[in-house]
Amino acid sequence: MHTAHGPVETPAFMPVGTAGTVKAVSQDILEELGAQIILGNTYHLYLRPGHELVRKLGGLHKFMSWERALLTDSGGFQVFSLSELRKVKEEGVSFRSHLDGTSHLFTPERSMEIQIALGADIAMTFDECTEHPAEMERARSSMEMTLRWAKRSKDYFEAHKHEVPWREAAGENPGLPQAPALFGIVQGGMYADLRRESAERTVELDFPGYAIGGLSVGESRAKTMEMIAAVLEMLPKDKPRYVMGVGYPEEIVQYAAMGVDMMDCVLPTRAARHGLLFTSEGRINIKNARYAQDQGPADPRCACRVCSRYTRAYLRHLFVSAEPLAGVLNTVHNLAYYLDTMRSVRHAITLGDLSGILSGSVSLT
RNA sequence: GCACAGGUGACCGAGUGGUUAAUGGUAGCAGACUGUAAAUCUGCCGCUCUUCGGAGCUACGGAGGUUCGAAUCCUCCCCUGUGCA
Repeated sequence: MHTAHGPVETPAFMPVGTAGTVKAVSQDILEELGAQIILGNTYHLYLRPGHELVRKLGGLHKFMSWERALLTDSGGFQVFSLSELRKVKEEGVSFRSHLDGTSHLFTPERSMEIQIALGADIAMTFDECTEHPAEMERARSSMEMTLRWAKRSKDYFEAHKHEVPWREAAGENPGLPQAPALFGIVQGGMYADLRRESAERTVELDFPGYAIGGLSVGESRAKTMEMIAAVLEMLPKDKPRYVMGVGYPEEIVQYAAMGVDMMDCVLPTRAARHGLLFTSEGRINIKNARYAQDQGPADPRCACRVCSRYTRAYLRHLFVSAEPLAGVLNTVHNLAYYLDTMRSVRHAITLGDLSGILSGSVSLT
């Protein structure tokens, strides 16, 4: 995938950097880990520091000193996660800020305006992430509204996408995209029929990439898989297919094998700050007493800067002592694990054989 | 030696006659986390059993006592802090 800010090899795992930072890691380390694209969030950056300020300072890339690709989520997920603070109407969603309680109206147009001001390489349509469980009728009407919002998102985006702050810089590289891309989002709750209809009608709107949203919201893994499978075949194979908000390492490998090109998830970063490390030997909770004297690395098969330097005993000590470095080191390792995993998957794909990785017989790192 | 103030579960610290293994914290042990309101949240946390509903012990410095009933009231003793000799 080519963006104005460099290539993104797929299938890709995208670390989540909600508020203009992948929590606990600096940009230079993200580069070292091989992250080629990270997320930013419309809702959060709009509230603080404000998209106009970011635009004024040259856009999010420049503001946060990140020269690689950026994808911004539209705020659609916050419609779901901040459900107590919002009211959904046809026009859009009125939010009460979780920071200071002030009221704000988010519409598809507003979301596009913000994402363009931030300077995303890939923007997302403003959708409604349907809650789970949801009755069929509820899921249908939610899905229908997401479709109407997708159309409105696209209309506004097409008219304004060249206002992106990095436009001039892009002009110097005519081989690269001169404007950001807008991806559509498939919804439909846990109903395969609705999902398929959503996919079909979203594709009719013609986006350069498609996401599958509203998953991993409490349903079983089998159901998640079923929904992805139901939709994937209907999305054009020559365009990126993005499953939003997943998942555990085993899950992202499986989805990639199914044909998913992009995934993002807060799990590696959040879990890291909570002491959960993903390793080739499974998950370990570094705060457990049994690691108090463990002189081995977090993951013996990992070559990241954390595993090659620090012991589990030390990582445990940092975590138990609530030292800020604990969150940093744990996050670096978890991201290394995720990104290495995806690198292995890409390698396996070029070899034409994913069986080893899927069966677990081949090291993910 | 005298005068005050105190001694509560690993620690800090509520409780001043009865809804009681005893409020809260901390520490400890474990669990959860999936387009980030998350360095957050949840459970356990005296001992021994348990058919997981519960049962039995032991507990508020020590020893007695009052009372149907005491961490809570009384007596003596021990210890700690502060002040004065």
